[in-house]
Amino acid sequence: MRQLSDHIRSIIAISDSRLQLLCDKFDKNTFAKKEHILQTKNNTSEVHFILSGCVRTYIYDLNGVEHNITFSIENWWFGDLQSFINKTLASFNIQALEETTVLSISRKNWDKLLKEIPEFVDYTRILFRNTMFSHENRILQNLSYTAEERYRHFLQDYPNLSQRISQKHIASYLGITPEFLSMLRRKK
Amino acid sequence: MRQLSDHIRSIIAISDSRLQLLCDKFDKNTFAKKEHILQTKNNTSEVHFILSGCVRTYIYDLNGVEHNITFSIENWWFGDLQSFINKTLASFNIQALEETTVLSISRKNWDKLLKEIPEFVDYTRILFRNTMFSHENRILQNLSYTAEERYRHFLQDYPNLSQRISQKHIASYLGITPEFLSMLRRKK
DNA sequence: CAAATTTCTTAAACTACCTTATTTTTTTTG
DNA sequence: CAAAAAAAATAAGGTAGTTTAAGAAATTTG
Repeated sequence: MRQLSDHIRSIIAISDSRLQLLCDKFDKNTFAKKEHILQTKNNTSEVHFILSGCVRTYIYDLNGVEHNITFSIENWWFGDLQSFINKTLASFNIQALEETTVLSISRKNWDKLLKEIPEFVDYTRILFRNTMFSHENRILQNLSYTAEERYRHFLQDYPNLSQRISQKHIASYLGITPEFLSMLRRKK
Repeated sequence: MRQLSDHIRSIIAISDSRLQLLCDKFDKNTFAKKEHILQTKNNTSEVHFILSGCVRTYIYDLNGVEHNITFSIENWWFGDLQSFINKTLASFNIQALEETTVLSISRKNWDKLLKEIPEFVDYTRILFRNTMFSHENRILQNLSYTAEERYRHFLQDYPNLSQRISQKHIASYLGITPEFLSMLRRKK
């Protein structure tokens, strides 16, 4: 639980005892490489905090083509928040790209924490806000950069990610074909 | 203030007296067509709720090209939230596309409301969450749809907006040139 | 309401990125 | 560690979207 505690305290102040109460609501789970953690049209009963490993969140478009929306690694949260919060069926798929160990929290416990621990309300509010801002920036980048520029930014912004994730998946995240990414890489 | 009250009550429950307290913190302002409400590198001291009119939020990319990020109309909030919340300099420009009347709230009053009125905390939390979800969906659409599909979706999702806003601005929002949008429109 | 300005349209040449197909390299699995 | 499977590279031909430029239509302004 140390990793989660540290992450929470990097964002808000909270006493040891309340932090303990908070952490007690999480369960440790491990997913094998390639295992699906969530698939569309299922209920999203949990969200997860990664202790180790890496997952991708993706959708299928109308032509059945996969598109990676985000990658998540150590000390990041992931889950279909939209469906978790609104109690709707999942619209995302989530798959482990490596063996991945997480701390999971159920919606029941999530709601309990929101009621019982005001610091958790602050914590999640700030998390969501930051997510909103990073989404905003991604929209910006998609509007104003070419594929090549987006790739260079990706390398700069996530140098460790680009080592761990296959080009196929990076291409999908950038919105281009693996073949075109391969060509960009050769150029330089 | 009726419009703002209605909007707040469509999202959370709040007593008449506290709603009154809340609304008292806003000031009415009017901006002329083409007037800039915010420009990059200024301080974002306020965010706004639109009573009437329409604004666009945009950036310049590295080549000096404008890109529209969002349009906002009646009963929507707008502002550079990122800079408002984090007290950093604005990274967005905001311009009125029509004569626009708004209710504005200063950061000082915003912070006061967060402290004094718990319902306001809930209200803004839900607003931010919804913004996050709609950003998520926009990223999705940019990844999986062609320009033509994005245009059709725009027409469907915002039928009244497409009447009020010039094609030039719509093209910029969709991430294409006005010439190409014009060509798409001719096709059907 | 005429002149000036901005927006929209059209069209041809061009480029970024896609498709398809084949080969090579890397990773996974029994 | 060999066989099978998946990922990456290469290349040719195709298409979605851009650029440039010029004229037509609409809007703004004096």
